[in-house]
Amino acid sequence: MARLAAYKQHHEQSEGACAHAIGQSEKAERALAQSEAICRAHGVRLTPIRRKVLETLYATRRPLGAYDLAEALAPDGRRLAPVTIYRALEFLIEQGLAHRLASQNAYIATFHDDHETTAFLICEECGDVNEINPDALSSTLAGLVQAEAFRPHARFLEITGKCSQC
Amino acid sequence: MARLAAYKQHHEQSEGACAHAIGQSEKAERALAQSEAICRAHGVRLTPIRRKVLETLYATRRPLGAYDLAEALAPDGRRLAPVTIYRALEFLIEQGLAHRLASQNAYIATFHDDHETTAFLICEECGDVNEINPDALSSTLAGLVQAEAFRPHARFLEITGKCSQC
DNA sequence: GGCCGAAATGATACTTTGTTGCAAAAACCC
DNA sequence: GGGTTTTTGCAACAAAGTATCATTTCGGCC
Repeated sequence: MARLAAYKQHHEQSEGACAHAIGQSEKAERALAQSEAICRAHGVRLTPIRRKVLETLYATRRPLGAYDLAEALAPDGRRLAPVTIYRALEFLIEQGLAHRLASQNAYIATFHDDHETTAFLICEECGDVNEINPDALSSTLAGLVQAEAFRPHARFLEITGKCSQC
Repeated sequence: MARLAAYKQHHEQSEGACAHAIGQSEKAERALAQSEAICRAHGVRLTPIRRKVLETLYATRRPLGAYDLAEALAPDGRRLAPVTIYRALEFLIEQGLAHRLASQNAYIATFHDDHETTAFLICEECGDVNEINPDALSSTLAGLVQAEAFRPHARFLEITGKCSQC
């Protein structure tokens, strides 16, 4: 897909001199440590494969397709089978550590600010994704969902548009 | 996919005695007439294929995959090529007559209440989709989007959960 | 009516994304 | 250490979506 190619291109361009990458890597490390804690608390195992997938997602800070992940995890030798990636992703999503961006057919690690509702602002130009947890959105959703007698399960909203940079 | 099989099964079950189908068909016809008006206004053509796809979506009142549509449009003879369906869907989406439910890899006709923000409440059990246009959501989104300096393009929210029936 | 360019459809092959089923290996429990 | 559960490997497959080019249809124009 052109989308993924664009992601990579952008990623390579910004690799050397990405201003906000500084400070983001610490953030990713904190989130990773927190992820481990969550797994311990849930009594589940963050195995090497799962951890590596999660690390890659945090390091990229950008939605990655399952096949992109497979490639990223095998820079040298042979790559993991798709099903292995999908199983790792399934696990991460179950534990709330990652999320599938359906509109992009891609996956992204979540920063677990423990709010009820999370929205992803997806820039259509640069592909950047911003995770926000506005309380206003939580209450609005809660209200309208009550009005419709609907019990929401996944409270993730994907909003595509143009980010402040573009 | 199991999802599509489930859709069909549910559809067949409720075909005979679907309570809310009465009244819904008129609604669909109104929406169809309105769609024609929109196309005329836009100076674009609602060709037979496009119209049939739209009709099927309205009649089903449920997200349909592109391949489901291909099958539905060829009960007798040979079915349309995938690309034909996708082109029709692309057209309908461009004109705002249909929407792609990314989380379902499926497509659904929209009832054009001309609000800014549309949310789809997707029941994970029965597959029913309810389209709502709450003003509260519009303003909430507008606010937070302003706070993030983000210009949203597509204002469609997909919320999965459990509907009042299930 | 007949012609021409643009829009729409057909046909074919292909890519990307995700799944199924079963076997091997590793981790956990006692 | 033995048995069970969980995780990973492997191979084939299914589903969703796209690219390319040829053919037909539509709309305007003379």
